[in-house]
Amino acid sequence: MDYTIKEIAERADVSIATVSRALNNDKRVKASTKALVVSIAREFNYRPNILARNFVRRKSNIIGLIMPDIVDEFFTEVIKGVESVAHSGGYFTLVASTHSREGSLLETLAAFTHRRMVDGLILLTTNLSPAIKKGLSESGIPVVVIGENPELKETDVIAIDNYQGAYSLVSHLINKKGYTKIAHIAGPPENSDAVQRKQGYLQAHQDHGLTVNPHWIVDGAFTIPSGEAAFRRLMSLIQKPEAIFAANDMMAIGCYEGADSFGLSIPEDVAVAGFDDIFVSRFLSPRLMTVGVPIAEVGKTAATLLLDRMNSESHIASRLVTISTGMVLGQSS
Amino acid sequence: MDYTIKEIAERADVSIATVSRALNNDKRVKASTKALVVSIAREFNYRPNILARNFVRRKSNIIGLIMPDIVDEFFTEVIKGVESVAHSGGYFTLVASTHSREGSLLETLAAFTHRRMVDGLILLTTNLSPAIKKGLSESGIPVVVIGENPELKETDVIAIDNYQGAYSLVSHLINKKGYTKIAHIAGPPENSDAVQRKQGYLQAHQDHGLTVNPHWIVDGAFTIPSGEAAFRRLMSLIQKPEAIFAANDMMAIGCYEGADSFGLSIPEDVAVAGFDDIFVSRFLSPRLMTVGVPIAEVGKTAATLLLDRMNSESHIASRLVTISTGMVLGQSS
DNA sequence: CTGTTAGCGCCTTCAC
DNA sequence: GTGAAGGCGCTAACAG
Repeated sequence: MDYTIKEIAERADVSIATVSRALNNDKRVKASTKALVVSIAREFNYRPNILARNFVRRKSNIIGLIMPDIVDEFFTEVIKGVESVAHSGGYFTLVASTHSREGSLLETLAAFTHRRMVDGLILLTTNLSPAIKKGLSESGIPVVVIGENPELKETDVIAIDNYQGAYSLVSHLINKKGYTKIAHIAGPPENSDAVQRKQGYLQAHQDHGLTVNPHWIVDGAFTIPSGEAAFRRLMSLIQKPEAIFAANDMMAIGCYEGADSFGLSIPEDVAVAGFDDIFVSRFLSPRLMTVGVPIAEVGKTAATLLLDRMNSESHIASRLVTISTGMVLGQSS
Repeated sequence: MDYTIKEIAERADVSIATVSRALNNDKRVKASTKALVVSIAREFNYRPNILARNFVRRKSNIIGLIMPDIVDEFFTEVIKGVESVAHSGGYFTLVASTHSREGSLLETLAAFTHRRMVDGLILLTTNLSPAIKKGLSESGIPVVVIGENPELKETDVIAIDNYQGAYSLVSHLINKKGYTKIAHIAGPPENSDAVQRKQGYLQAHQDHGLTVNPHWIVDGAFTIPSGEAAFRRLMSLIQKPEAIFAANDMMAIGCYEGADSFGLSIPEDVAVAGFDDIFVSRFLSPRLMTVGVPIAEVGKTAATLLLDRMNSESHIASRLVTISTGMVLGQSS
């Protein structure tokens, strides 16, 4: 049997308002009546009807986490980070994948934000359309974006320092390893992470007085097969690169597979480096040189900023937190 | 501005009841009035207040997914599978980790099930206490358990065929590879997956007329370090095993690390096999021999059964779906 | 400090 | 087919 506030009130011989107040720690109730109400509630194993409470309070105690897809480690780690912070803040986490469909994102966004089905939102994306930005700014609920900066008011952004990571890695390849012919397998052009990594690659060359052969830049899709295809393209060029910097580890793995089928050895025949430092990287042989991203921290930071924003009375201006990356040495370069 | 059903009613010059009916596809409304209401709702960009609807309908359109932790691939894949099925069924997925705490599980369970904060529940666990079973059976909401069989009425179970997988793998090691001294690094004794895998290992020996040296069975914790520690133990025995069957791939990786530090090579000095076929397994060198588990299918199946149960008018008896496993050959044995 | 009262927005009987 | 009215359980003024 599920008891309601009314039954507790009858039993305690007080009004339902008093019960509500006692159970919500309203300071105005006398200590003794509060104790009475609480003890009866416990005796009855009373639990407030969350749905009713959400309705009248116009809030749900739920954080929405929208991501384009749930595929690799990156997403798990983010979910994990968000969930742990949300959980300790008394919130639940509603996870939604848009299955990489723009329309789906808009729908989900609308469903989540309308009438506060969620109290706050974390959006993981690197491809914000104007329609989505509009939806976000009109939603009226606290939002934190991981990835691209939407440049919206009162919206926090967690950015991964892609540029710096790529710049450092490529500089290392040039300075320490002495490579001058470094190819790049870029990510999808519409992905801002990918764009920034490419810029780091280009700038490092420029700062070291090297020119990049345009044929050495090939687009990939952040997947293993696309990495392998890019590898094949690069190694079929008349002027082959000495090293390949893949914009993520998955594509670097594709290079390993390509090298394997070509009978080439890494790094003797061609050096390979990646980005992300996903779990498998350390088990590749040779160990992949890559750029480490503290992913769980990304999720935690996002959730922390969001909770802060949700719990704040006053309006908070947009904040930008850059998560710094670190080079991970390996024998693949 | 957020419109309510009342405003739509005024504008359409009908009652709010008619609006409600029209918007919920009640057959009784005349086609023309329904069309009118729908067009006005669209014009007003009306969206029902989900919180109010949830409250009055006593349901939330949310599926709860409770897992002990969100750590590796296994959990991501399950989330992914569940989310995709839930999404296409019009449900949202609320993910909660209990951070491996029994108390936390009970709390989460209570919060989720009470007054239908979630309409259905998927519980991923291999360690069901009586209190939790009681909570599940009393909850009154549709439940699907992944892992251990709680043997409750009207509760579906998704079981991974651990026993068969382990049995096949160990039989292969004995028959095809000719090993007779096979050690086992078991999982936590309270974990039913672990127990079943161990039974498969033992039974395979018995069926082939081999006796197992008790020292060759060591407990682990399903983690890399515990695998490495177990490896060290095993390889310090006077009578060393020829092969090691680890109850999961993470512990098998621990064996690789141990072998590395001992300067032993796999499989020449000692063969290694695992269970799960996680993503990294194929990148270990030599490629790990293991047992593949179609994890995303586990999540999808769980969600499918749950939706089926939630959408069914009549009561459905408990169902047990066994997800079969398959041996994955590798050069590590 | 506590009780009374009025909703919150929607769904759903019960009449017509 | 449609309308009127009641209520879901809780919170939040407004009185006292």
